Amino acid sequence: MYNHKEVEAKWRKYWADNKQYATPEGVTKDNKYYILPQLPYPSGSGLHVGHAEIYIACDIYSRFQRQQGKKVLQVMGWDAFGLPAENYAIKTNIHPRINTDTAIDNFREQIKSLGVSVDWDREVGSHNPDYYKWTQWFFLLMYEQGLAYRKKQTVNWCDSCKTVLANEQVIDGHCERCDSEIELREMEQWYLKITDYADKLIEGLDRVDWPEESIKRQRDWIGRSTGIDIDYEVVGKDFKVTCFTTTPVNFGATFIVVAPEYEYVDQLITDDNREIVEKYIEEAKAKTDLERQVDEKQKTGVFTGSYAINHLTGEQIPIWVADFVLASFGTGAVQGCPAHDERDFEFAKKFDLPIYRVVEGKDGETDKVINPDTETFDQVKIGKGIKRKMINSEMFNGLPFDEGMKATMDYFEEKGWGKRVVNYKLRDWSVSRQRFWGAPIPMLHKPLSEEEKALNELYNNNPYTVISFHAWGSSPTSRYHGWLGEQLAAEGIEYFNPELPNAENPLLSEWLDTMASEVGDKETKNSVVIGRSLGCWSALKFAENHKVRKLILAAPTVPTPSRFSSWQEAAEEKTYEMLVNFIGGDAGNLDIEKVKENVGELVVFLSTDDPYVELEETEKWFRTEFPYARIARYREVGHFDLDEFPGILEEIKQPVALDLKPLQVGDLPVILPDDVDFKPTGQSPLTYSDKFQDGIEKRYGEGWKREVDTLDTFMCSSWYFFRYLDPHNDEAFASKEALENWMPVDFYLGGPEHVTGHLLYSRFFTKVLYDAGYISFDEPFLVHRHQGIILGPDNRKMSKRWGNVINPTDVVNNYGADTIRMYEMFMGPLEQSKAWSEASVQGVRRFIDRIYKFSTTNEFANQLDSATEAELHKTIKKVTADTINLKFNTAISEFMKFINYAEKAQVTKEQWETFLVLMAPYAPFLTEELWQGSFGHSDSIHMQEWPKHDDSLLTQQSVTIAVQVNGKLRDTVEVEFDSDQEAVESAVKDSEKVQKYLENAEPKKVIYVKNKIINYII
RNA sequence: GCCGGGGUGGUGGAACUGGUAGACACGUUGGACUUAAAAUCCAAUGCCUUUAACCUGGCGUGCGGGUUCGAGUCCCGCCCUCGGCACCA
Repeated sequence: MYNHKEVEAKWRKYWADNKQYATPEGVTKDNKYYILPQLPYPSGSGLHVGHAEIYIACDIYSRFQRQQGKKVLQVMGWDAFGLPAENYAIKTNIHPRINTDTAIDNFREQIKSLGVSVDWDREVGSHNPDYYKWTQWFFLLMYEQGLAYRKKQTVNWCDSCKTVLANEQVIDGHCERCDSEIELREMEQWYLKITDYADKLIEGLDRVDWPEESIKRQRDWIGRSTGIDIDYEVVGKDFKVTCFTTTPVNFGATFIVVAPEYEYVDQLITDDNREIVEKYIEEAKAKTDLERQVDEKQKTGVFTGSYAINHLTGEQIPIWVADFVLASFGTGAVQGCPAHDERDFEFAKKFDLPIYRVVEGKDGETDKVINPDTETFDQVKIGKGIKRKMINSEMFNGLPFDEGMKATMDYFEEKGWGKRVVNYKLRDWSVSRQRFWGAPIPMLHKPLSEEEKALNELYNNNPYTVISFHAWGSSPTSRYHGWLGEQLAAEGIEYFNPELPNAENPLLSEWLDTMASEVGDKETKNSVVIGRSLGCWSALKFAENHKVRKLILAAPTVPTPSRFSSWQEAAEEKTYEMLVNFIGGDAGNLDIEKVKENVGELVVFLSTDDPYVELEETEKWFRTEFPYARIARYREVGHFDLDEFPGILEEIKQPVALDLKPLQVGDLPVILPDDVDFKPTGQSPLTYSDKFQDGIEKRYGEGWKREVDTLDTFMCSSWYFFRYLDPHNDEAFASKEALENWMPVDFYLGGPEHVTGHLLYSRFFTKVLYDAGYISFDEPFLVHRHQGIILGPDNRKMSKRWGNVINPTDVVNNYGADTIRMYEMFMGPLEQSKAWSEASVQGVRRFIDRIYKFSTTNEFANQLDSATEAELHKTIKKVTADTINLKFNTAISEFMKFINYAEKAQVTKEQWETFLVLMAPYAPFLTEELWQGSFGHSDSIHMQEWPKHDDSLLTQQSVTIAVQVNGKLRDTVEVEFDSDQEAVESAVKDSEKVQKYLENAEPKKVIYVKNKIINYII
């Protein structure tokens, strides 16, 4: 009898003592294989059979790849921050670290009992300071790249969890964790600009091997739509209402609707309507998202009293407010084209607004005015693929709908009434949480002094100017300067971009004189000063003597030691001379303290492949000299010789935040304090810690305090797969070498519920790292698959409520780890959901016992039996193919077929051992016990090379042919392999069953498929 | 409502590019072993029909149609189910 408990304990110890699954050295791009099981949340209720399924599948694959000669990385870690632990802590008044660590210890033991070949020396936990130090570093990276910002806006608030949630964490208007209904609140929060990456996130999906539906879901979630923003004049007002539309059927635009939160809504309301409109807006804002959707077809809305002018018809069309318009999508205002948009149709019907047909009806209707009581929307709607023609649209008449839309957009752009734009459903990712058990946000705040308040007012509510220093050998029109001038002019921003003298052999003093005379005695306090290349030095010198709002340095040629020496040594001796000449004398001495004092914010742009500015050294110089400089890295833009540079335009427009300061990397981690009352109040618990703010003012200046919100735990899990590569690194989140060798992940297994959350975020993080030049790939997970849900024996989702929860550790104890491994894989395809069956578990255990019994009691043959050899090779071929394709269920059925065969056949010991090697990834304990124990090998079966099949052994001697008459199976005949038609037909002559049907007629036609079927047509 | 996956025996599920549907397992039934039970081993097992029996014939992959010598697999139209999104202009 096979004693699984004894055997498993023995080999677990042996593998651990021998460090058998330590990550191998000597990894290259070609021999590495990175297998990633999704990071678990270590919940207090222990491991679930669904978790087990992931780890088992990944482990089988890992062991298989190892035996195929790959160097495998398989690691485990914990997504350890989060609400359940905190809620439990609140209930028990025990610190969440304690219950989290207990849960982790429990999880670890449970996972180890499954026999997974994980390198436990690389285990990570997101709640450990040496991990969350780098989560915080990622936040700072986002901040420096201009991708983290604070904004006050409507957020999803879960009142039960007392925290804000990201859109991705709201399911059907309910909290994904506790299921309570989500409220909308106005709050100031930290956001990550994932929307900047919308296009890159869509584009990358073409390059990954993921389940088709997951790719589609991500694409839909990002929700790219192309259309046009149309500016409408408002009668009697001096501002315009801009509507976003994808289908500008504008001859049919008969009204405009804006969201209750629309920014100019107040100015649209006329006195007569004020009371009623304001009441409506107030009520709408009080509603939850869910409440707004309750009566989908029951449109509500009120007329503001204002009118806009339809460009094409010249008609005045009323502007309404209605809550079906979303403030967060497009411009928050839409044009009502009721004939061809269902919502607009409902709205127009309810409020008796005109409906004009501008596309031919379903049955060829052409009359312009539609009566919604007699004609349904179905008659007029323009569905996908419907190619009806435009009518009642003057110059667009007769065009097919698609072309009509294009023509209209062209026309509007030509007339300057609109501009083509792209909109996304994707929203920026809100990452602040008002909870305790998370990574503190590494930022500082302070209340503004009176003086600063005035400055802030100046920065934010007054026109500002832009001053630009071009580079050596440049001109005001070269590089991006000319483009920038146009862009700024279009926005009405004043731009000083003079020609600096002697561009080929410049002198700093001359450049500064020119700039001084250009600027004259204008106040520069609210100016953005830009330098590029050598112009940066001038810009810095300028800032020595002028107060400026912001200093932007692109490709700064600052005098780092190697900079000068390399120029000195380089062939370009003239360059060195010129530089010395330029900076020469006192002019070259920069008073850094003065610059710091004068500059509101210093922003540095570096390129990862700048031939003149060494990236890391320059970065270090700025971090030393200007600790609070924000350094953004751009991927491969050379010396910023760009014709267009949208990044700089965005940066110019970004206001300076005087009340914020990022921590420096050297000050990380911001440790989560222990002296905290974590009862939720809606205020972050860190607010109440005394220790947390200790020494901050002393170190950073009066008034400064740490940010008390913590980071969304999804930030922790957005980069964990990098940490596994180099988990003990103090200098970086992972070394360059480790990143280059191991990434990207070759195989990632996880649940489909993370498609629009974790997987999107992880891709975003990776792309940001790529753009900042830290890595050379921009998709983290090449191959991704989902495991299906394992249901309870009653076919319901496992839950305490139904009492149908299976604890994997019980199964391990009762039947053994190999049994649960093989059972969970044998249940069905990995990606499919399937119900637990105790009887089937026993069936698998029976199979294990049969293998054990056969191995230990069978009398092995001395002579090789060729039929057995053929069977073995057939098994090798099928198991290999199935394992590669993750069809573990059919691989296991192949094992069963082979034991069924072997029990009745002559099998040599070597043949049987080969079979055991095939089974090793699936049943690691049993096979190891037999290999080393019963068969006396002195090394591990898991280090054995994967067997290869020999195709020549697979050719069968004879083959069974199906004989059909008129497509119906009547008999089968045995013939020699590869027989021709004649031989088969003669064999068929001996079949009475078939002859019975062929007796009376000569077949009209005979179809023969070699080695498969023969079909007589009579 | 829109988008996507899936409907195969009593059950979980097999079936390569169209070529013997139901591999493998569970369950069930019968038998062997046993005083007995469990365990184990052997045999049968899609449904219907027919036969005392070997057998005969038919029907079968959600439903209806089509293409084909031949369809679980391809095409058209439905039904059911699971999952996602949900006023995204």
